[in-house]
Amino acid sequence: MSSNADRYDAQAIESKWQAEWVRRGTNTFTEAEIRAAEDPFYNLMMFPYPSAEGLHIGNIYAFTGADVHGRYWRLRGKTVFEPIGFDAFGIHSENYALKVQTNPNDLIPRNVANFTRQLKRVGGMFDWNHTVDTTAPEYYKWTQWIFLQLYRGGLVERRDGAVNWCPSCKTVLANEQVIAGLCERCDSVVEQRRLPQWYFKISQYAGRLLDNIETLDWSDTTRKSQANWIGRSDGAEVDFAVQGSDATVRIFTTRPDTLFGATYMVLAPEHPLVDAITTDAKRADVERYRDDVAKRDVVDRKKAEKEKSGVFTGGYCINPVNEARIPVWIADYVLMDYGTGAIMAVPGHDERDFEFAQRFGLPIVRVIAAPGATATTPLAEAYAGDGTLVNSGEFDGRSVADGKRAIVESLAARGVAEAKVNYRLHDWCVSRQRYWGPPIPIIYCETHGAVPVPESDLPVVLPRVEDFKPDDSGISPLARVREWYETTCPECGGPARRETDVSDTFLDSAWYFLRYPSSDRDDIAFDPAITRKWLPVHTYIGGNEHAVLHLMYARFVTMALKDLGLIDFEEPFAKFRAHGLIINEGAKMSKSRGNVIVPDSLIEKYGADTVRVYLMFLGPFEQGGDYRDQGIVGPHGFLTRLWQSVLEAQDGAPDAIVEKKLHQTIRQVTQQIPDLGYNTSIAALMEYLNVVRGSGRTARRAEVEPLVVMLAPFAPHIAEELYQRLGHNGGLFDSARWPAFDAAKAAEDAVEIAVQVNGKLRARLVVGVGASEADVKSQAMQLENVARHVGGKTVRKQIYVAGKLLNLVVG
RNA sequence: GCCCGGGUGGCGAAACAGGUAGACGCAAGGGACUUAAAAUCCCUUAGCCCAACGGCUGUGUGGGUUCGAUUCCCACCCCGGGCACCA
Repeated sequence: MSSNADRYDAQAIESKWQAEWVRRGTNTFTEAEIRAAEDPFYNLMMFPYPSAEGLHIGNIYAFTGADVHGRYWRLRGKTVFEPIGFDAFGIHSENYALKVQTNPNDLIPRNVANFTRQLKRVGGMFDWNHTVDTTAPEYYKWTQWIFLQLYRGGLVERRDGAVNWCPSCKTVLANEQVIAGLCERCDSVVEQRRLPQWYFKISQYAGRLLDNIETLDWSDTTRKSQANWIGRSDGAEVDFAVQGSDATVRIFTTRPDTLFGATYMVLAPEHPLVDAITTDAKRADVERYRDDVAKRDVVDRKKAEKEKSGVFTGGYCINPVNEARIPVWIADYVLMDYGTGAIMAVPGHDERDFEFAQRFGLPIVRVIAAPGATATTPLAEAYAGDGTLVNSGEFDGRSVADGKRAIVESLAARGVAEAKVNYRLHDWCVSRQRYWGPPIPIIYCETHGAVPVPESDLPVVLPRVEDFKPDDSGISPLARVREWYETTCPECGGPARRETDVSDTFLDSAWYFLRYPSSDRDDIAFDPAITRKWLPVHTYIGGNEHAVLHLMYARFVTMALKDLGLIDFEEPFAKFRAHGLIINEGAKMSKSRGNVIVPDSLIEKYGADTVRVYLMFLGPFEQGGDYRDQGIVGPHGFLTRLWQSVLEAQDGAPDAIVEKKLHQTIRQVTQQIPDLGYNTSIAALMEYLNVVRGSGRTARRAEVEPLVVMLAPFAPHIAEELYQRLGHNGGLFDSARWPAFDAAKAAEDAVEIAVQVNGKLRARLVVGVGASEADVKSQAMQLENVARHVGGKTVRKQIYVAGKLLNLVVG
């Protein structure tokens, strides 16, 4: 009978060990320890945006999964650095601040404090000595410094551009933040405006960002998303002479093999040559069409389903392959910001061109014949597949691939074409006409133009502004703070004005992993020796929603810093894994549905350890899981039974069967945890405890102690407590070793053989491990059920898989 | 339309490398303990047929390869996510 004091009291144990870890400095490093660390392992997780609602179950799921990983490697002997911080700048925070009419300077620290409390309560192995808050001047000083480094490297440019403008957020959005024409934050229809903006020239790195993907230990999904986003297409640029003029129109195509099928051309309505090509007779039509398009918003324009529209310019170009005269149209299905803003239209082999040609009665010519088709087989729809060139003069009979090469070669020899690779990746617009971000460190001087703020003047502190509401002037709220933006030119001392835009939040998070280990230093962004020791990050765990943007930007900044000689690696995250999503009773969680799980009350009821184990047990970590209220009692019961078994455990040799199971469990768990196989690891630990407790026997210490250690990554508090009660005073995470696996002890001496007749299971047979095939067969034939199904017929064939199965094929 | 995930008991899920489908957990049913309940412990639990031995069916659908397919191949359906007139 257990006394009251011996009941599993999660709350008491958890607060005891959280305090104890702080007292012992278990989870935190000093700067000296960071520098001296042996076998370092940088375990990174995506830092949260500290919302007013506090941590949600999805955050806890993600952090716990990453924490399990870190704790495991620590027990395996690595020095694990596991930092956490706050991504607290940005539109998200600012919009919320506007909504509740509180200054973000007051709001964010409260949220950060609340998050910190919750994060501590969950029992993460976080190094609170090395945290970052992107809104702290000590941090964004270095964000501004990064901007200046890229500027110095020629990777930053201010230019006028058509930018995506969100009328609701009242700011410019990067292309990546526009989802199907809508603002990713507020779903408003995005408009286009022309404004001067700061750009990072990420597109210069497109090829490298793409090529490096192969070298990364990232999940396929994430790698594919990155590759798709970069969007490489191999093709050619070809010059078409404008009839009756010296001008040429340069087009981009991925199908130079279909040049003979080009029956017209299309320019984007904004294309600079439109005016020159348009004839007087058509000028009015063209003007009208361009006005129409300009009025239409981007959503409309980018909608694929929309019926094609366009207008004939009256002008013609000459197809360089056959001197054919083809009409030039303008249409909004051709976009100015991709390729050259002009295409040759091959309706026979491009779906969009086909649709357009049908609508406007333009000729459709077949130049590719699929097997079974000939040059004269009519086209009922565009044929984009493989085949042989036809109606293509001297190139007839070539394959698509061969034709591409040959035609480009032949045109290149005449100087009217060149092979060309295009990427969809656009330059990164980092300007935001908002308040809540790091001011871009640039000063405008009447004589010197845009001048970077000298590094010694950093940070450019974001002033506290009470009226931080953006308006639709397209100018940042900081432009209303005269005493802030009025300054002097760093070059000449003359009157000057600060840049009043702030930078994109994604810049804050594009380098934070460099800051963590060096956050003791206030004189440098990242210490070279520390950075060499700890980076690249060993494992990075985070959400799939950042598979494209955040990861791409972080890779770009890292690559750029390497090229600037500031670091010596160019990929920041050696291994990245995305966790899945938690849903609730089969439904997505959302405030509007009212089914958001509140972690605080769960932790209060069952303790953090139970919540951690349950979350990790729900399903495969990379796939997410379905949270069900009822389910949590399972893991809670498991911890309670473990508690009991350990407390009543006796000395003495472990039972042989239990010991065998123990080593099998060690093998499985040791293998699976690094691959994030948490649900099956926990199942294995449960199974092992069931064996230990089998038929009501009392556990031996030697049986349960390794279990306690293996459970520690999942349930660190109860594990510490039990480890102490088993007689160790050094602290589990400070002194315990991961249990060693002994193959000899895990080996089975008998195996169960499945006996099949004609592939159907008819019996199971237990034999010694070394049993021979003949032995197994003769024993099997004696089994009544087997004999009956063989039924005296001859065994035509037998398949024997040692230790697994015997299949007798009878005829 | 394209690119990823995924589809297995009442539910969440397991199944290494083509070899005994359903581990582990929840729920449900039965039992023990209890005055009773809670808690705890034990047993049963894919469906159908059978008194039992045992048999048949079964991993989204339809084909195929194989002695043997949740696993490999082909075609398709459904769910979730991402991209989407990118030439």
